Amino acid sequence: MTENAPLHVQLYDEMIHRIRTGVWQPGDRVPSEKSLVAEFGTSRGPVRQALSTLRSEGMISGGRGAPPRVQRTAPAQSFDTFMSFTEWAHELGLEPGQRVIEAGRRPATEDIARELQVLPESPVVEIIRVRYLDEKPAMLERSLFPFDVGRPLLSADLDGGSLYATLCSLGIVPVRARHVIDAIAAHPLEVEQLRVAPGAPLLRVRRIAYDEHGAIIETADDRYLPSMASFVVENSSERRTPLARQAAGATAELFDAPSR
Amino acid sequence: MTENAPLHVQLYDEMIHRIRTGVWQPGDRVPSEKSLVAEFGTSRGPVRQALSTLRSEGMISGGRGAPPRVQRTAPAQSFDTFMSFTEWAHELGLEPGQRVIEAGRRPATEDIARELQVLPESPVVEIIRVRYLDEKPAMLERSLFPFDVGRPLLSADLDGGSLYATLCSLGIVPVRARHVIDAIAAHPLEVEQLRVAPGAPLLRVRRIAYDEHGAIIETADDRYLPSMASFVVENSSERRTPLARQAAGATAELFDAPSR
DNA sequence: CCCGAAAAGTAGTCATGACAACTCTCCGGG
DNA sequence: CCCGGAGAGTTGTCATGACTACTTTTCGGG
Repeated sequence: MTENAPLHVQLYDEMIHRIRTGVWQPGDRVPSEKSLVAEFGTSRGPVRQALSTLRSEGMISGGRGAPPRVQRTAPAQSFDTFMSFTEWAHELGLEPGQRVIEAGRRPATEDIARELQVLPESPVVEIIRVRYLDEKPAMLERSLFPFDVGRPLLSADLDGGSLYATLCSLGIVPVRARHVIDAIAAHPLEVEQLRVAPGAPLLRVRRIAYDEHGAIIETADDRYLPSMASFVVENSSERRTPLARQAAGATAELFDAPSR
Repeated sequence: MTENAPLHVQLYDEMIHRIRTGVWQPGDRVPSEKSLVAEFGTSRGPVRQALSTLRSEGMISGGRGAPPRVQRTAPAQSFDTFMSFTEWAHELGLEPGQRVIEAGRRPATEDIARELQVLPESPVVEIIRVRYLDEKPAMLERSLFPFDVGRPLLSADLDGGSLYATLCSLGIVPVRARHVIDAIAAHPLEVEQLRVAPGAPLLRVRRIAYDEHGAIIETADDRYLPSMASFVVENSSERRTPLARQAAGATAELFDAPSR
């Protein structure tokens, strides 16, 4: 599997395997770098790099001279799992479902054009879906794609699988995303589709996804039933998580001029 | 300032300064490692370490052989800024305000005991405050501390400054925290204090803060007016952000047995 | 003029060696 | 029995050197 992967990745895999299987218990001290070096037969570099990766995920902690300890922490989800509702559901052992409310192309309004970084009036693809977990409605998703990106989606099997997977198989791969999280009252569409009372609180996640070149692939507005999903972030003074609390009004700014 | 800080930190500071002042423009290619090494007169190690830190914050991107580019990204907030409402407000240039609703000690219920990892019936300190930004209510904060941690807070100047700053000055320093974000309807207390309609959507952030030893310092339940604040997270496939979407019901699990 | 192959340049990876800063353990004095 | 200090152990930091994988540029042939 990781046969010809870089050494430090192999070491990382081995270490995280030991943590998950309990060979290294939470609270335990991790073996010293010296002993790890001896065990794996590498130099100190890759070992430190692997440990550094673990630390950046909050799996271990420790400082100068202090023996690092395994932390009990929420496992950081892979990018794929976080981006794809379908993959997330599968990881939970639940059956993802969906119903397409709307799927079509239309000219971009000024707001949409600014968000997607396209010219006003240029065509965009809009897809609105209700997402289910084991038959129960969980989220209302409204996605917007530039026309080039979204066109193949319209002819794809919308009811079948994951839009995310479809895009990836077409060579359109998101590698970066920004999520703005807040709360909002349920509007008529959500009332109907999510079966909640008018004005009920929903967890809103607005997302912008970029490809490897920094071009915008998608903007989305996901509205979750708080009874079905929530979000977890870990934070520490050692490592700076790309996480910020922002004042209202600053939101618009975030949708401005990203790179290239 | 950073006179005797480690080299790679000095380099990081210099680089981020160049990004902020626009010397390195978003979309620009960052100077090559070789030229940076030549300019700063160090070896490649510290330069790479500084670049690696920038990358982990999403400030730059790039791969093998590819020239790294500066990304337009939400600046990652420091741990302090994210944890302290007071500091956050100051950074925004707004005047933080507060009003204490309740402050006292009481015996831990079973739920609270489990969250704080203390024995049931053992005393805990509870502080409930309304927080203001420029006189406008922004958030209702309910904090729970183990008695040892919270006792000095009761005699401190509650109306004056930041609890967070007070704790730090006492040598009780949070270094790690976990935040669970969801939405909730406004209850009577929020209706009264935040001046919203009953049932209005609020953004709820439940937080557990740990000290350097992994002991729990605080659990908190913050309820923001979505019109006043939101949260931003960045995400990429290269670096794994400690971020996860979780199903309801899994929440309780997160408040379980952390390390030591 | 266009396209493809070679060359140059860049970042990723790894090894080795060394010193500094800090923590933990252990032991002896009070 | 408690406390403090010395020493051992561990991690953080930095330098140097080398090779690999990939991208960008250049240049020559068609």
